Amino acid sequence: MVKITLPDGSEREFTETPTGADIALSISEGFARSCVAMEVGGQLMDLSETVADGTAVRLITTRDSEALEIMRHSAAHIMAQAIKNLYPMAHLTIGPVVEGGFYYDIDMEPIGEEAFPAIEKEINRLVKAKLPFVRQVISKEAALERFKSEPYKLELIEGLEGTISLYTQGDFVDLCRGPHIPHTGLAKAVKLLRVSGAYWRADQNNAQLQRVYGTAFFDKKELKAHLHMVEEAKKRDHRKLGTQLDLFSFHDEAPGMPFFHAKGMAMWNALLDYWREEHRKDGYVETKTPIMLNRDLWERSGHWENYRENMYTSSVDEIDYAIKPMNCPGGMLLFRMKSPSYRELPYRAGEIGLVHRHELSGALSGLFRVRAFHQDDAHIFMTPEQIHDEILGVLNLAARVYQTFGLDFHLELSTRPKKSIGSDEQWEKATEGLRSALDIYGKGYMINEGDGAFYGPKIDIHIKDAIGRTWQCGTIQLDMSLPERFDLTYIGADNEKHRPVMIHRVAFGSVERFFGILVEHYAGRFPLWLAPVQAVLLPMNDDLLAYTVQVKRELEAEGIRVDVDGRGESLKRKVRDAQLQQVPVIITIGEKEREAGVFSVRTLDGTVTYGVSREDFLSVVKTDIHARKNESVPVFG
RNA sequence: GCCAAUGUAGCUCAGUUGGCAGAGCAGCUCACUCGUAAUGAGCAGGCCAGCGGUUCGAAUCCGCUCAUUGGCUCCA
Repeated sequence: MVKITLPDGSEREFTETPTGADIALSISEGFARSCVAMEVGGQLMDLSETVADGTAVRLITTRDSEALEIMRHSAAHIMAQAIKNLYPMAHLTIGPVVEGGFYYDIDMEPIGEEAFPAIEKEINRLVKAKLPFVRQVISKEAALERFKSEPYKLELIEGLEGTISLYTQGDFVDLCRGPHIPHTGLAKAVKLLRVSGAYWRADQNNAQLQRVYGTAFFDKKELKAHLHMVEEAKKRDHRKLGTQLDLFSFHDEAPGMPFFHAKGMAMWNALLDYWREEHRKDGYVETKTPIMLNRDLWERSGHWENYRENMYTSSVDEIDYAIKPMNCPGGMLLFRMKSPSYRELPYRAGEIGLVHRHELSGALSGLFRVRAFHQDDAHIFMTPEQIHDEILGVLNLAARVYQTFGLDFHLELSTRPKKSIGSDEQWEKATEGLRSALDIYGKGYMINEGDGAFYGPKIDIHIKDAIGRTWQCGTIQLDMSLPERFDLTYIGADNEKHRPVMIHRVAFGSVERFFGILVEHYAGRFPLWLAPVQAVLLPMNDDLLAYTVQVKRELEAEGIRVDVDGRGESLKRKVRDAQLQQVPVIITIGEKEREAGVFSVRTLDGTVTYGVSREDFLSVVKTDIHARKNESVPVFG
């Protein structure tokens, strides 16, 4: 009898050594159909491999996160087979999985996208044929013989040690580590995306190859949804909307450093007003530290040694300075002045700090990757006993903030990396503090073993936007290094000095980046409280202009952001322009409205409510704004 | 930083083989004063990213630089 353990702890018995496929079949036929591979001892393997007695096996189905990558790799092979069939002179090089799909670099005549339909047709034929992927392990010598007509494969084989694994589907063989899906039929929805040039081994002295990009899903619906998402993302691109809505811009004079326009700043301030309100509620104070500090400080914090290539430095009066890439060292100086009583802890100090980091030029991208940005930072100093409650407090605060924007989120815990400082006991205690807070919080979390900072474990918060993309924004990092380096202390109940525990945390992360995420999340149609212009007033004719300007002042006195469109254009035209600018409330002022002292209000869904009284209008608008309702269409009348 | 592509009016984009710099929208002026997604006419707007080269002549060809985009790399 051969015994196999499954992840839920259950055991299965077999009369002979089973393959992964046998194990899957022993559960159910339907389950077996959705299996793509298995994990044994942390290693991904083909279902066709046999599993020894007493082994723990995790079967990977199309629902598991690893499945998509495995299948896409198989899809790359299928595409290569299709291209080989259509272009027999093509020589294959490498075909890895990348985010959102895969590519294969092929030495062949240059092709354009017009060649895609034929290739896709051939791919679909191969998929329908449900060709099994057959793994074979041979010696290096045999491999060299086998691939003698494929020069790039020979070069790859030369660089490999030991035995070589091959995968065959139909009459097509490719060198590959694996694993692969059981048969081509599982790659149901394959689509080629684009083709570009690439050099063999990224060296322009080498041959120019065709890099054909594609993506693949387990079913056509998912592929369609993905293509729709990509299309939708393009429309929402914050760089485009930032220009269209006059929110921000970039200039050659300061690459990677955004300029915020008046409208962008209106949103920025609304965002930070909200941030301050939430932090005050949770007992934070706000501080501000200089952006330029001298070399002594950065040497003490360790940044001079470890982070210098990312720092902007300067020398003034023969003293070296650096512009801060992080707010923490300045914050340390403030806390060090105090050495407070344990009764004053936890001490929560927030700082919207402007930091500069010299990111590589090729990494810059709109507001998402910049060189100057604000962190919605806070440093919390506490006794070790307070870790649990403080982490929980931060999680609750962050959840509240994301909820306001209708953003769902998930949590990830990163533990001690190989290269780290501090004792085993410190790490144990710190990690346990985070873990227990996460357990109580109860949302569930992933663990990234060894992915923590060298100075402490951390919790990352990933949000999910309106079209399903995820972004890492919030982070809670425990720091066991800086309190030591800055010799921070507090006075305990025993009247002795003790070392406080410290965390860095952010909710937005980079305010600039979060701003960009919000632009894309809302596609420029912001909720009323956030909208740069909350209401626009449209006078019917020039005689009403003076009255309209007076109304604007009155509404502004109520704290509403209002514009007047006093151009000599038709009403149709002004309505259209206001809609395109996504102004949530469009108020038309004609003779009737002036006489009755009322508004005709149009919202972005196209509905018009006539004769809204001033009181009703203010009540609806102010209620929405103060509640920070996550809704861009207020309801009148 | 590396590889590739791109850079023309405020915005979106044409510009042929090297031969006078173009359109739509926005802007300004005039007329119209309009009831919920584009009123009409006219005018103005440019060191064709920058620097250098080839040429009788360069937006166009070549080189360098800068910026942007995509990919890679990086993320103490």
